[in-house]
Amino acid sequence: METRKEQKERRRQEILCAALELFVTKGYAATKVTDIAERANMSTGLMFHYFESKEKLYEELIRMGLEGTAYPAEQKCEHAIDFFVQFTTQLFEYMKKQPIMARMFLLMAQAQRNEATPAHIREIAMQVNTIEEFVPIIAWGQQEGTIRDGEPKILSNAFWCCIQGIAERYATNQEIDLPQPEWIVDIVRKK
Amino acid sequence: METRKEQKERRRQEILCAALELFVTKGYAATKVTDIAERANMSTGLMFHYFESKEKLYEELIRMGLEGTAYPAEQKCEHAIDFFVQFTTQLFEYMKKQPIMARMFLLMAQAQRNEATPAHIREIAMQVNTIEEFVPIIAWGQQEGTIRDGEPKILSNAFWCCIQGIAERYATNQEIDLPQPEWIVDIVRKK
DNA sequence: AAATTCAATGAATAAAAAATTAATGAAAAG
DNA sequence: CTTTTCATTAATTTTTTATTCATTGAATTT
Repeated sequence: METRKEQKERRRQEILCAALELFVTKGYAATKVTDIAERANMSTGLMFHYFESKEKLYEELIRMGLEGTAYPAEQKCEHAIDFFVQFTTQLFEYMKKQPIMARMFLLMAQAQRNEATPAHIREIAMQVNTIEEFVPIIAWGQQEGTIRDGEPKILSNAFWCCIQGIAERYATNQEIDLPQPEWIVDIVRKK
Repeated sequence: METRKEQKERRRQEILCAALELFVTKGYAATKVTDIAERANMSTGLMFHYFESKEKLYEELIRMGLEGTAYPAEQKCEHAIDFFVQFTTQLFEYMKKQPIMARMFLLMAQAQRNEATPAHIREIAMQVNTIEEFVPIIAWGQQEGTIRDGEPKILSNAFWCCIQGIAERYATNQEIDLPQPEWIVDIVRKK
C-alpha cells in the first residue's frame, strides 16, 4: 500500500507533469489553473493545496529544468568536433526516449525569451547559458582545425538556435523524425 | 496636412505594429489590450474603435503574415544548393534591415505551434507550409548531387527548424549577430 | 456658422481566471 | 475506539482583463 507521504509526492509529480505539458503546448499565460487541475485529475482546490500559486508551480518547474541541465562537459573526446557529435547524438536519443526532455528544453527557452515571465523566474532560467558554455569548446576546435573559422560566440549561437528549433518542434509534434546529428554538427564542422 | 482617411490608416498601422511587437515578445495570451493601447499611445477605447477585439487584431496580423510569405520560388538557380544559399542570404538580410520580418516569422510559428491559438486563426497560419514547399527542391538537389542524401522531408524540417530557431532568437534579441548563411546551408549540402 | 461626423477618452461593466474556504470523510495516531 | 490529521471537493470570493458606453471636442460638410 501507498503511504500518505508517497501519495503526496505522487500527486505533486502529477501536477508538475500536467503543468509542464500545458505550459509547453499552450504557453504559461494561456494555461488556466483549471486546465492543470483537470489534466492532473483533481479539483483546482487540491492543486492549490499542493502549490500556493500558478507562479510557484512554474518556478518549481524552472528550478527542475535548471537542475537537469548538467551537461557532461568535454567528456573524454579526442577532438572538439567529436564532442559535438556525441552531445547531439545523446541529446536526440534522450528526446526520443524521454519526451519530457524536449519539453523541459522548450520550457526553459520560453522562460528565458518571454518578457512576460516573472522577473525572478526569468533569472533562474537565465542561469542556463548554453551558448557561453560551448564557446571554449569551439575555440579549442578552431585551434585543432576541426571546427570552422568564425566568431566562436556566433558559431555557438548558430548551433544552439538550431538545436532549440529542433527541440521546439519535436516537443510539440513528433510526426517528423529528428534529423541525423551529423547534419546539425556540420554547422560548426570544418571541411 | 493629413486627411482623416490617412490618419485612420496610420492609427491602424500603429496598433498593428504595437501588437506585433508585444505578441512576439510576450506571447498573445500574456499581452493585455491595455499594453497594446499604451504602446500605440492611445486609450483602450480607441483601440476598440479600430479593432473589434483582441482576437480580430491577432487574426489581421496572421493574415498579413500569410500574405507576406510569398517565397521567390526556384529563382533562376543553376543548382538546388544555390537556391538555399540565395534564400538564406536574402532572408538574413531582410531580417537585419527589417526587424519586423523576423517578428512576423516568429508570430506565424507561434500561431502554428501554440495549442491555445483560436482554431480559425491557427488554420490561417497553417497555410504557410514551408517544410513541404522545400521538399521538391531538396529532391532535385539530391538528383543533381548538390544536396546530401536522406529523407527530403526530414532534411527540409532540419533546415527550417534551424531557420526558425535563429529567427526566433534574433526577433527577441539582436545582441548576437546572425550566422553566416553558408553555415546553415551546410545542414543540407553534400560534401 | 450650423449641423454632422468621428477620433478620442476614461470610467463602468462583463467575463474570465485565480485563489480561498468551509465542509466531508478516510486514513493515521494515540 | 477516539481523536487528529489531512486529502479532497464544490462553491464562493477576489482579482484581473476584455469590452462597452456615454461624453467631449475637433474636423469636415452643408
